[in-house]
Amino acid sequence: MESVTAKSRLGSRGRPEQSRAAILQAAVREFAREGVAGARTDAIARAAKVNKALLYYYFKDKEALYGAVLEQVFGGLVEHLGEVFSRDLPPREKILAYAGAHFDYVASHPLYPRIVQGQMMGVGHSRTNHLERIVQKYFRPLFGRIAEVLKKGQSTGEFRPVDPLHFIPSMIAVIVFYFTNAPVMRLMLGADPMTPERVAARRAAVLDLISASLFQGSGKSRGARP
Amino acid sequence: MESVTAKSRLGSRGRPEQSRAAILQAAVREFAREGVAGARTDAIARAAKVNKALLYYYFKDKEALYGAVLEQVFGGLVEHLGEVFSRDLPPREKILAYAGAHFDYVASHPLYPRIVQGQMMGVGHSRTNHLERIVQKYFRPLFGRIAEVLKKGQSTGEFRPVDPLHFIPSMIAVIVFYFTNAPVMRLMLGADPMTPERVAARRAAVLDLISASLFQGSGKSRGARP
DNA sequence: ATATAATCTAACTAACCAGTTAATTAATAC
DNA sequence: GTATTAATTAACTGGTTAGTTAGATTATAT
Repeated sequence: MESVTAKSRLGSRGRPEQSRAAILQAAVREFAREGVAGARTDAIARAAKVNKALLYYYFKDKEALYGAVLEQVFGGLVEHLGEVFSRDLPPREKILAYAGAHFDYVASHPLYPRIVQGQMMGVGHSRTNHLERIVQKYFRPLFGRIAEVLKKGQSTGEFRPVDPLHFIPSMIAVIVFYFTNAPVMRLMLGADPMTPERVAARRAAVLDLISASLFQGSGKSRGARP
Repeated sequence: MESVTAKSRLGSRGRPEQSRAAILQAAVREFAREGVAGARTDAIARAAKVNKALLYYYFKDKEALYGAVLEQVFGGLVEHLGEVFSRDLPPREKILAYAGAHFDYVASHPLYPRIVQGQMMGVGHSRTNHLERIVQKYFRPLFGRIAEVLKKGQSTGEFRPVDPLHFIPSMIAVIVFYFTNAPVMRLMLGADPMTPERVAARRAAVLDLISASLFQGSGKSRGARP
């Protein structure tokens, strides 16, 4: 019978979870930069300072590695957002808190929205249906919680009667667009769009747009002169 | 001395511009579906019912073919939108006419936004700088014209004092999002998001959001009950 | 008719790239 | 200290894929 030490870490050399993490991080970069099809496993291994065979030791294949990257990205997002929804806030503040938190998450992980967008577009519609899994596991619950807040705000009459099925995607679009399209923004601005000042300006513009398009007494909030 | 018939179509077999067009169309499909890196030249040739070598007869390489696809997509868009801006309309109507036209263009060419998005994200940041060309040639002028309308509407006080640099990208984000993310929308809806009814509903939601977020007396327009 | 040039193709090639193999190193158990 | 097993690697393999070559076909001009 096996003398199981429960957390068998027998014969381990180096730092296993450290290697795994390095691979994952390198994979995030490579997938974000090059897309699923464009990503090169050799490049990931090189960036992670690890032999390529090690990728296949920790992950079944490129597709599975991509799946792990998606889990990290979406898992991180919903974890970050979960806190917001657990707070007890009136609808107006809750929507703005959600939008702000979503914005802050993508702003502090600039590579993520590119991965998300690639997946959402369903590029390369792989056999392994990541998309369906992601939608079920992460999107539906998130969607449901936002919809709840919208319903509540509408029942009190403080929100305009927008259709959540359209308003939620629109919000996400506005939140995320600046980052997925950072290369274009760079060219349009003729400067780095990711400086704290510019990101802050974008954040204000996003929250202003959401406020104006959702709240009934629209003369309020930001930017508009009294 | 050459007996130049000016439009030399000497020795031409088959239908040359027909072949070229078939290749381009097939390339649009393939690039939209698979992305730049994922697109297979063999697949394009097969879909165009043409020998692969013909791709390289008409286009220098895969990259140049991609460039031609981009020209078709963006050229078509600005041509379609040009008409709107030449019309003499008051700011409110002009913004809505623009947004509606942009929406209708992407709705009637569902593959295009995927190509646009891929390019905007700068995936595979190719040596040939398509992105810079596209921004200069198509985006800046379009941007300028929309900004003009915004300025005008703001001067009369009928528009909220939004920053065009942020408001325009936000508009585009909302217009395009539904189509770039059609695979997700399909899963969220549990049904085909591209039926005329659903597209019309999305269109109304988009125009409503733009109206509410831009127009001062926001109680107006669509969706809101009187 | 025949030369000329435009259009098109079958078959090939060289590079690339995901995934494998077989062996090596080292931490732990005994 | 040595057997065992986890962690890691150098080198290889085979299928794929962008791009080429050398020629075939045909419309037109003369």
